Amino acid sequence: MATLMDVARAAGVSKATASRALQRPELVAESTRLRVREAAERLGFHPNAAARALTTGRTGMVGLIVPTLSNPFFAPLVTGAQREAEESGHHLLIAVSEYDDAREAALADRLAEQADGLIMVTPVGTDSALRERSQRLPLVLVDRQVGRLPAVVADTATGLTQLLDHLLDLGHHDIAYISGPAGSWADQQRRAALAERAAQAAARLHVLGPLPPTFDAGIAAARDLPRTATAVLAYNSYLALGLLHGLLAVNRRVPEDISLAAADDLSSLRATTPPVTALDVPLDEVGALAFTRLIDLLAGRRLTVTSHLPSRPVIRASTAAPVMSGVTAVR
Amino acid sequence: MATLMDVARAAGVSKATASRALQRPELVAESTRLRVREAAERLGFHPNAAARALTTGRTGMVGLIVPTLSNPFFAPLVTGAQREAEESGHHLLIAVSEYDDAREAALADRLAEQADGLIMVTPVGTDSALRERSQRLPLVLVDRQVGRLPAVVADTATGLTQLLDHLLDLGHHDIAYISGPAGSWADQQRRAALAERAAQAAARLHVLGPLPPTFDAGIAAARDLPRTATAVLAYNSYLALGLLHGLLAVNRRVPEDISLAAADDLSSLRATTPPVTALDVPLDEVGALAFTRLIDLLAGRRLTVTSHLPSRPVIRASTAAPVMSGVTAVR
DNA sequence: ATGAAAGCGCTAACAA
DNA sequence: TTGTTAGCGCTTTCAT
Repeated sequence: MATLMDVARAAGVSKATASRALQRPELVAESTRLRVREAAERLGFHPNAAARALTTGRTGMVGLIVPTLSNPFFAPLVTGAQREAEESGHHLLIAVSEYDDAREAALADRLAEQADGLIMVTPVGTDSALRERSQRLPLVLVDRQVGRLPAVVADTATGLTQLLDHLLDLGHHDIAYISGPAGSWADQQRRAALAERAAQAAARLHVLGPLPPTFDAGIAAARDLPRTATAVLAYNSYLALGLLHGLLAVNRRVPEDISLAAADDLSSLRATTPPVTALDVPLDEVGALAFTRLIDLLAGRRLTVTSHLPSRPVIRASTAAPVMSGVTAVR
Repeated sequence: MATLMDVARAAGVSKATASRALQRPELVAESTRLRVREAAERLGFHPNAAARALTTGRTGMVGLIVPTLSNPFFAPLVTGAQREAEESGHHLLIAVSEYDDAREAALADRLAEQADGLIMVTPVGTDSALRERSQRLPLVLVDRQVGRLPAVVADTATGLTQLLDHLLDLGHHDIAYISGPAGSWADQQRRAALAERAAQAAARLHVLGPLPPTFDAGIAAARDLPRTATAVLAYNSYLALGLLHGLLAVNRRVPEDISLAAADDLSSLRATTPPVTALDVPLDEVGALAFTRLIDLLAGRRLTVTSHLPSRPVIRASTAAPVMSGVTAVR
């Protein structure tokens, strides 16, 4: 590997000048700059990252902790962050916490040693741990708000109320919400927003759960649904897929007998029979924004505290007006 | 941040001894070792990764390049590799090539600067580029074989022939294979294995494609299926999901009119109506093994050239015996 | 078993 | 505008 010294020698300048020509070209005469660059090119010079990190105190790496990659929900988040990372010449260190608090803490500690900053998607776990970590290291939270810590959240709570509005417009007034993981920040937000909206509209809202956000839990939930409910909102796509299956198993047709909608929008939701009404969440933007916010933090800027990104209902065939049922039909 | 010097001072020894006590305990007297360790603990000492990388020439990081994260197919691969990485005290640098050759090359170059070695999942792209890269940097290939380069492959070709056998056993003898992306190594393997097996069994095999491995391509493929085929094998789950949908649209019922099976096994395949017969691929093991093989490489060991991991058919309701059709039924 | 000292490759004062 | 010099924190000879 060619070192800076080699380049300097080849260009007939000192190490310092070579370094400047490459990193801070404005500090160097045009002719030398060209000479140095040419030499660097010719020798295939790449600055040694470790050496640079040692002198500057910056590694050029950013850690990203996600709960899982198996839920394709997180893929666009990672991809979005990655895209920004590349553009700003950073590397992304990705770690998977598997929804495990202890693991997450350990990973964060390890990453903190290597990275300039951290992006954490941490739906569960305590606030205080995050507060403390934020003291020691630039930190951006995703889909979670803790005090005034910098955060980027996809506004699925508002999105869900829009989905609720859609159901209300169709004529539903007895609706179930299948809630997500116990202790989930996002779920609490969603539940609260839905409860408020339902109260305003004088509609009945059953809350089931908390439930693990899985296909199987959805199947089980289908059996526990109050018989009066004519529509159901699910915390996420997996629960919705399970519900779709489970409802079929207990002979309730979607949307004839019951309408179904979900909070995030996995691509498979459009491939089901019927396709499921859902909430499109701009996860790639969330990831990208979280990254740029972190860069801002690293640069000492500190703008908005929490950025909200809107989510958007996508109406499909799984939601329809309720059919007049039993008592009502007799009237 | 406490440095090694701080620890040495606190323990009343030299930097060298402190370093040894921490990294090569066997070279140090028990009593000093304890003293140093205690001091390190007390000061919360963490060795500076950059400094260590600078002296040792090792970064402790391994790069992993995958084509995408949006296909949940790759998630277990990443998770498996990650798990091994943690265990051996390495970090994983993940990069997404988005099936783009140029991008992949650029990412690999960048990672090569930071990482001790590279794991590449690179279904398309030229062999020579990989050969060359392998000269410069320890490299393990996943799901692809190039000459004698170290590789870990999930044996989906054999798995698919087992799926084919299953169809033959059911009585099918006119079968379509919907092939995957143009130039895909895995697809070539699968096609060849299927063709050979079909020939042995004197069965008819139609090959459609190459096709992008997407839901939409599956829908389209359903229309182009030869009418004589009583069963169809798909390159992956997305194509299978699309086929399932598309077949319904052209009024062919699964499995009554046509059987359907796919080469990988996304969880959503068990949630469809009917659930789809598929191939369970141990991706997490593939990822983990690729990582340990890379560690072996880094340690100068070089054992088997390519490791094959078996995949396993999972029979579900989408495959059944063909119904006697037209001519045959009349006999 | 321990210490002294060199050096990994780079950047950043400071001088010139 | 350019060069000299001093580290950054660690590991590793080479002595002792």
